[in-house]
Amino acid sequence: MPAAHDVLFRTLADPTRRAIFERLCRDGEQTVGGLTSQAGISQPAVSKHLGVLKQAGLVRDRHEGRQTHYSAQLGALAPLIDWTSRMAGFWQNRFDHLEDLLKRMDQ
Amino acid sequence: MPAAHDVLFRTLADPTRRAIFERLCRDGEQTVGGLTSQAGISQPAVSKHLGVLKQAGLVRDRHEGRQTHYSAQLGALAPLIDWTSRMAGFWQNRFDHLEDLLKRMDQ
DNA sequence: GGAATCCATAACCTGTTGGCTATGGATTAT
DNA sequence: ATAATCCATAGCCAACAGGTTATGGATTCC
Repeated sequence: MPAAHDVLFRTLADPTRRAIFERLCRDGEQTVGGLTSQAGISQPAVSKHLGVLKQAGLVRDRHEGRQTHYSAQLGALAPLIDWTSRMAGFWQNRFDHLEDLLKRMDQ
Repeated sequence: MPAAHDVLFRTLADPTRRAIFERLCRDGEQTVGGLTSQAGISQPAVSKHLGVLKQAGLVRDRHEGRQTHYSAQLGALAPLIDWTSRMAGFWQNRFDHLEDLLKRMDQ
């Protein structure tokens, strides 16, 4: 299984799909029809994107009669934040080691 | 021109490319040959990935004789952090509005 | 000078992906 | 009951992306 941040990066790489997720974050729960009306693509395309987003854990769906309501799951972004922090951490580590080296050279 | 975070997401979506960037973050400056030896793909493929990373501003190159040294530019991740914060902000906003609504209903 | 090394670019191939239309199941409206 | 609406799935296609080999320019080594 791929790492969690891998799935997130791949899922959010597509602009259309990211736009759908952004809309759910901004405006809250939406039906498929509501999302389709502003997405500029066909309803099946929107459904497919929603499927990918759901698979990544970025959205949740709730069935109500014949419509399906989707909402953003913001917590799913955590692995992305972790990854970024980890990269920054590596940076910091290398900086610390450099400082140590300089300090030892200074003696 | 696409937004900065768009380029970052697309660039970091590929696992191989992200692995190269991670290595540069972890181990600091590396030559193309050094990166190739651990990447599991051909040298031209590595060069192409480095080109994409450079275009995205994620790496910097420094020529020295016949070798090219690449290093991570961690600051380039800022738009990604901003985007994440913005999503969290939307979430918070909607929560605040809900609180307002409940407060008004309470009167 | 000639050979070898390092890297970038070009040309090509293949798998993946994001879009479409068509269709059908489930629900609601008439 | 029939028609209409909402959505998901299937099947198809064109574009793109990531890999390869081939090649050549620049530099260093002998």
